[in-house]
Amino acid sequence: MPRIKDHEDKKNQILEALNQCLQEKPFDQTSIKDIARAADVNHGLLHYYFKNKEDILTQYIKYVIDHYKTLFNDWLTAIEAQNFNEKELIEEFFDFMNSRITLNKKLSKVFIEIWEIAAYNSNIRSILQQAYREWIDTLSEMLNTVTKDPAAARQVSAATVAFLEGMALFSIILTPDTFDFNQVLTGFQKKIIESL
Amino acid sequence: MPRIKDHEDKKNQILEALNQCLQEKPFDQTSIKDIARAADVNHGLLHYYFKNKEDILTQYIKYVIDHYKTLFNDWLTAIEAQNFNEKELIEEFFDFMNSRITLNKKLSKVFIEIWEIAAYNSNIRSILQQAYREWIDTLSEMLNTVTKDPAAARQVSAATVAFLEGMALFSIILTPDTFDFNQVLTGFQKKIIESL
Amino acid sequence: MPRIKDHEDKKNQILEALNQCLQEKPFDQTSIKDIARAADVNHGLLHYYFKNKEDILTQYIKYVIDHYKTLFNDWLTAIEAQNFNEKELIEEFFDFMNSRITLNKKLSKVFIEIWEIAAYNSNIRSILQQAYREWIDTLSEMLNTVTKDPAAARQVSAATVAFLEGMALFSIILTPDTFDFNQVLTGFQKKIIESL
Amino acid sequence: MPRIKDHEDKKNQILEALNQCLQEKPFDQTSIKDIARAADVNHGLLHYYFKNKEDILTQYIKYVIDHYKTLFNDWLTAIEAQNFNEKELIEEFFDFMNSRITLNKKLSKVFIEIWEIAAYNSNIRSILQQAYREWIDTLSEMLNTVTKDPAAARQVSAATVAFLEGMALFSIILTPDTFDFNQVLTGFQKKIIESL
DNA sequence: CATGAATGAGTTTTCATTCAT
DNA sequence: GATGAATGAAAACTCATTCAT
Repeated sequence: MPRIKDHEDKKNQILEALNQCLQEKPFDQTSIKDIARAADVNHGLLHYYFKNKEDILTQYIKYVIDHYKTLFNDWLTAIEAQNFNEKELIEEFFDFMNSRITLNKKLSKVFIEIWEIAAYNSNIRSILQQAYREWIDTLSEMLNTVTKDPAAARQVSAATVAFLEGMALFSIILTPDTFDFNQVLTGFQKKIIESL
Repeated sequence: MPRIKDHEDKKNQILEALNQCLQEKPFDQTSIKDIARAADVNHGLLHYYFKNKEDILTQYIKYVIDHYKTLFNDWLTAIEAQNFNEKELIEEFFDFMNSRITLNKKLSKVFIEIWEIAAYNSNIRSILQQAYREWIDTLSEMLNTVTKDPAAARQVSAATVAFLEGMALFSIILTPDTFDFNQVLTGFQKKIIESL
Repeated sequence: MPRIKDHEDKKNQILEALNQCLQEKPFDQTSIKDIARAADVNHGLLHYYFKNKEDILTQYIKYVIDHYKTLFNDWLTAIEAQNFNEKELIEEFFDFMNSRITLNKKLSKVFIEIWEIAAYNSNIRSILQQAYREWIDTLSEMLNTVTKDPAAARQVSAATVAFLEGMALFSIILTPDTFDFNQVLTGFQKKIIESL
Repeated sequence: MPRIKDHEDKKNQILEALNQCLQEKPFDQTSIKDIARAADVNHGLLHYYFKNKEDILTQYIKYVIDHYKTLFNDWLTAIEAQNFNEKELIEEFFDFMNSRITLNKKLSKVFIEIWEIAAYNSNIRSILQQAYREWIDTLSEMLNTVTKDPAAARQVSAATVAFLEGMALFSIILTPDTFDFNQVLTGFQKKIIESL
């Protein structure tokens, strides 16, 4: 058992190293030696733990998505313990999203990279699709608690997630003086809640 | 005189070739020979017309943005000739955006690539920033004609553009069965107009 | 006739341009476009006036050697008009050599380049050999006027010319603080004259 | 431990290969593949052992100079064991120089190349300057043992080294029929010794 | 498991040369 | 004569991958 754990630890160490690298350079400009250096392991080892460079990428993307799914589920468990009503829950959800996901600049940068990879690579795209579907579904269910129209809830969910991703993009591409990211996020979310 | 025109024509021919290539592969995986092949010119010529590979990219991005700015201005001129009231104008604007920009899949794919490049390259980022600023400003001015609060109009503009970019992303990443892109676009835009 | 003169003028203009370029970069790192730019002519023209890049080099080296041969002959004509005795003549010769040839830094730099080219290119080597032979012969004849041993005179000539070339090299490679080039030149030449 | 030695051995193998190549072509015309072929290693390896082509050159020049410094020191140790008087020592020194350095044609050819590189490259020039300074200093000290005037000794040293370098040049550029290199060397050196 | 030397395909770039206008 | 577009060979360099130790 510890063997497998060590093995997984080392792999995660390498995936974390890639995560670090992606703050500096896009994946295509990141060499295996770059990743090995960041992980402080010999570059030859990367070929022991991963089939090839693309395999590192695929596992990395799964790792990132899993990580944030876990983060979300942990938050959900914690939040459900508290006695929020439906509306408050949605507000809490947006708060969590804004602070931990959308305005998390390191994460947003990585996601812009993942979008691009997914746009050209159907395997990655499938993984990402699944994540977005789950995300939209989750939000949809929450909105359903405060509205009567499931179809409308789903559409608003999709639109809201699109909006959040657009904001994540802007947080990386635009300078803070263009507009106040936080204000636009919360202001618009308030309108969305009201419109339901 | 024709010399200069020929020169520009050839450059545009090469930039169009890159545009084509970017439907298949990201820029980093597109070789200069790939572009030359698509443009049906000798690869050495690319170094005659452009300083280096990055120069092709920079000029390409300027070219794409310029192209769509021209497209927009042409539409604006045409639309102003017709006697729309303010509200109708905004609706027409959204129609144009949806059909020509956001749901133009070739364009969206290219823009996902440009986002990624901009995330890592500050020169490209500056160019893109300027384009987004102008876009948000333009929409802001239109919204100002139907509302009394310029600050609110600007925030809604920013949010709307973020939403459109998120939808462009989804049109590439998600499969059409996830939700109806067009319906979500128009439905949400209707809400935005109502909320003003 | 003027045609031919124009033609020669243009060629010389190009050769002078190469001379300029060689102050910056060795010949192998100087492109035809570099030379064309320095000569302020279109690069295609260089292929009209010269067979190829090596032809420019060959003609350039002939041109440089001819130029300094002319310079020397002009000096000789001028000096012979004055009534110097044999010993004074030799001193005058050394003065001329030191100031116009050996310590002419632009020339020395070019000559280091020519040596290197000659070391690998037998055509150029032949041209250079001939020049050195003539130079040694000329000095030999002068020394013969003050000594009785022609064989010894020839050997001292050869050694002297070798010494001058070594000093030309040092004037480019060494910094002035290493030793006083001029003092070493004149001091050693005095010894040579005395030793005859 | 053997690892480091192997590594150095391989590097030296490559530097020796360059040494061989420089007998045929100047450095600028020698490709990395040429060097790899001569070293009988894969060309990619050269980029493993050296940062780039210039790095090979720099290390090569240091290697050559070091090699001949070692050669000289070994000779010095050997010669000091024998009981020569000061004058004999200087004669032995000239003998060593003539046979092992100045009239070593492979070495002289390489040095003409190094001169040229140094003329245009200040890094290389610094390395070469240092070597010439040491050489002149060494000779100067030897001459000081048989003369009373240190300043004069230093000037004669500088002149002598210049003369030797000029003779090295001539041994490559001129044909043996021009004059007897060995005779001129020894004859002139005899005069130098007498003149002290 | 770990290391680092070795391989070779592929990439960008430079440039002499040609040639139509 | 002059121009500048076009060609293609060759260069330096990168890097994923393999593999012996």
